[in-house]
Amino acid sequence: MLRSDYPGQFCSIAKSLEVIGERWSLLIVRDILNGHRRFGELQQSLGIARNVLSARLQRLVDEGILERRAYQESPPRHEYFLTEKGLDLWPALIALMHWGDRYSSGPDGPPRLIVHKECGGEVSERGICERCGEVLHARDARQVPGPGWEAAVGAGAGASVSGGRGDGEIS
Amino acid sequence: MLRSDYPGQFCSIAKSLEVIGERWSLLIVRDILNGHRRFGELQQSLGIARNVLSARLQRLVDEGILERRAYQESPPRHEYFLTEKGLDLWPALIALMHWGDRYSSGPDGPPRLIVHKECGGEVSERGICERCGEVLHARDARQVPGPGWEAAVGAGAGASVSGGRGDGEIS
DNA sequence: GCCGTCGGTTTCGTCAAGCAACCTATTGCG
DNA sequence: CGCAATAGGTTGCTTGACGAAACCGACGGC
Repeated sequence: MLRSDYPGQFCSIAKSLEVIGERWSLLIVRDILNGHRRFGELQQSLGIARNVLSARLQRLVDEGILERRAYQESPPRHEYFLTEKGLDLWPALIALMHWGDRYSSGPDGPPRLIVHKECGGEVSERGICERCGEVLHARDARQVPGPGWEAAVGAGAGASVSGGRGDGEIS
Repeated sequence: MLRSDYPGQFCSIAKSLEVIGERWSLLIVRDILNGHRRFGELQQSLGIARNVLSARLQRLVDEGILERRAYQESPPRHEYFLTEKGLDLWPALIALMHWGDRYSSGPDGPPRLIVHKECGGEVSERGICERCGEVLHARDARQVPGPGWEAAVGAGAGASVSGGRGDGEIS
């Protein structure tokens, strides 16, 4: 996006979009949710230009959506974690994912599923476990390959389904 | 946004964002959900450039999110309505709105509330009526001014809270 | 005839997105 | 030591979407 504000708008949707409506922002949040934490991992997974990734990470840190933690000094190296504010984007991501599943996924079904960590039930569009009925949050769920995954892997698309480390562990 | 695709992404979130991640797209959907149906209404409510609005409407129609219906001939005049696909974006919009409410609204509270048409209960972040517990869809809810509304109206921001006609009637 | 309205399309300048190349500091290897 | 690789950026350049404003074509009212 160019300017990131929607002047004259008095609406929380517009406010949200000022922050996370920029191209790539939500995908970065998604990737960090999936366990990617380092610059290089994100860059490779997303296929985003490095300067743009740098700018987006900076913006997301400034907005309090990400936290930047050093994991070593000299040379300084950092990892990016979601704050509570960032984790709270999870319901919106789930809703968008299900919408994409419904209208854009092929005949094989959705490429990825979200399941409740505790009971293994699928998570609905509303972020509710379809097995146990619990209203879930980001930390309660993880991602697994869906029925449409293998078909697309054959076509050579995408990155690994779960993060670089222990699949989708948060924070 | 520049290019509207995220090459190499194999993820329904990315797919969704290719369609509705463009600047203004979700706000147009929101406005139509609120009862704005005509070009001029949308343009005035959003403060968007006319050429951009024209292009976005065209795109949303092409994607099957909006439907363009003539309401008179000579001169041809149209109204834009949400299709089922468009209405299904409602949970995502609700989630984004609540996120914005939580983190961007002032001390007075959210500017707008979503209520269940049938029982008048407030609608939660997950699109569930907090009074009767029903899982709602776009047609089951409408928008009303929230506690933060008057404070901001005093500051002279924004357009009317409900659409030009019978507040937020869908389709 | 003239003005205003509605729903656009065209033109044009600006500024951000995208790409590639470069930079800094450190580690590993011979 | 010299050379390469890795991680995490920064800098410059090109392109193209966005925004503002002008234009347009068909009406309606006066």
